[in-house]
Amino acid sequence: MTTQCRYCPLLRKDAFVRMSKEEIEFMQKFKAGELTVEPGTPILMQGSNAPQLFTVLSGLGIRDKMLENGQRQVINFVFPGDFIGLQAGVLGKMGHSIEARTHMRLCVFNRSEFWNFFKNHPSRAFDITWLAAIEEHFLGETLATLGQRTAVQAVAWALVRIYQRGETLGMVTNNQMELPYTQRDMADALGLSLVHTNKTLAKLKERQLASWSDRTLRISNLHALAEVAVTSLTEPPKRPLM
Amino acid sequence: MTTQCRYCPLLRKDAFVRMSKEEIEFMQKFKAGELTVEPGTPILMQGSNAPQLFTVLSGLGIRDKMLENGQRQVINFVFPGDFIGLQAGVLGKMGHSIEARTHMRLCVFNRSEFWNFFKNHPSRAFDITWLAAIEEHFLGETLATLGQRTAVQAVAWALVRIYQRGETLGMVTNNQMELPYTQRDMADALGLSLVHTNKTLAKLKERQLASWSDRTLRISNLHALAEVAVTSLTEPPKRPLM
DNA sequence: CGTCAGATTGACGTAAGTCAAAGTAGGTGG
DNA sequence: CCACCTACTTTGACTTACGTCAATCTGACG
Repeated sequence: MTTQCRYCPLLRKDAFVRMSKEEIEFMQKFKAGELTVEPGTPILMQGSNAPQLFTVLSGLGIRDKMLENGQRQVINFVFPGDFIGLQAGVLGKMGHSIEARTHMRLCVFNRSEFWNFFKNHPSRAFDITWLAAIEEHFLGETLATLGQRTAVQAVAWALVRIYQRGETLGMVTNNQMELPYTQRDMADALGLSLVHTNKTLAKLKERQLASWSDRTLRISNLHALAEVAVTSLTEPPKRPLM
Repeated sequence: MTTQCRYCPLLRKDAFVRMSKEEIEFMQKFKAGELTVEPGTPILMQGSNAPQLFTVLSGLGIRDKMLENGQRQVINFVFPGDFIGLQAGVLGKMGHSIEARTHMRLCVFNRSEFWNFFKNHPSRAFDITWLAAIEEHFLGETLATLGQRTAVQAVAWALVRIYQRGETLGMVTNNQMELPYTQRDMADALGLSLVHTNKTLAKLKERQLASWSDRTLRISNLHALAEVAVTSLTEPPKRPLM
């Protein structure tokens, strides 16, 4: 029923650090099962103390946070290979929610066994910290985007990062990839209004930099787009896979 | 010369989880020394691969990031007990810089021994992850601030968080604490212009919510300020101390 | 065919940015 | 001890990027 870790489709993706046979077997011991969810399903809820941690096997989701006045901030977009639930796993409480945007398959780990990672396999523990550091790094960049980039720069930046992420996961064919989010999601991610986000996307399309419609993102000149985004195009570093 | 860990002044602060004797002794083994710096000194540089990690023993600093066009984003303010350099320690590269704003004393750990944390003391490894998760949580809140809060709300939010942090560290006396940052720092932290930040602070003072001048922050009605900030006043959870 | 979620467009409003000048205070050298 | 920096804060006048409102359009779906 459940895929054996050694056959995990993610193992072969560029995005990830290779895993040793021994590591794969170790992970297998912790795999409690698989979870399959449909678009729109909440996976983890802000404020909850989830008993489980997940690695996204396939599909896309979104991580967001509600303010007390109902405003919504999208923290980031969740892609295959993302390890989710760490906050609840460590702090006992999620600071945000995670919801599926497409059909998703998740690898399930029990939090009760989380401690064993640290106890029995220090290098895997290190990898968890590694993931946390990557996340922190990315959030820092996002902060700089919301704080310092103009709308055009911000949208360009987001598209570049998403596209790069897609590339390392083999989701890009012919300069295009599926991107099943709404403009509202993007607006809430960048702290822009829906209308302005729409107009900004139109501008990028007009300038022949990127087009995003019908759930598909098309980027012909990544370099030029990155220029607009005030970013340099460095290859995203490989990340550990849990 | 160098303080023994068991006499570390931070051990007794409310902010932190109590450490066992055994843990303290373990940390002592890794303490490579102390670093003392004057205001304005850069401690870690964006893009660098620092050979050391630090725990802030005393003093305040700032964590910021430069865009390629020279814009500056302040990621957060660094307080005693903060563990800095994790990004370089794990990713081999800092995504931001850290600079002293007052005289600071730092506890120094060598990165070469970092791995031993994980290997020899899993619960300390877990604590590092814990810290990373707290950081991630906080950055998520900051994102929501930049993306969703108005200027008044954002400034109020920042002051509340700073004040709370100060409280757990015993830096608050008589509803006031020293806050040696500039309005430019605050502006860059919140993605606002210097002028607008200034005017926003004036508004909060006028409304009798908070005043910040002569390097000192005075808050008479924290509750009301939190109201304005659209946050609830929950006690910040205790954090591990490295 | 009606409904609904999402995308698009135009007119208009405003929070926040920019510019520019002046005020304040600590620090330094003559 | 004064004159002069320099860094920071404060204020007012003006500009603009982005938000809000409201209508229309599109396509999927039952």
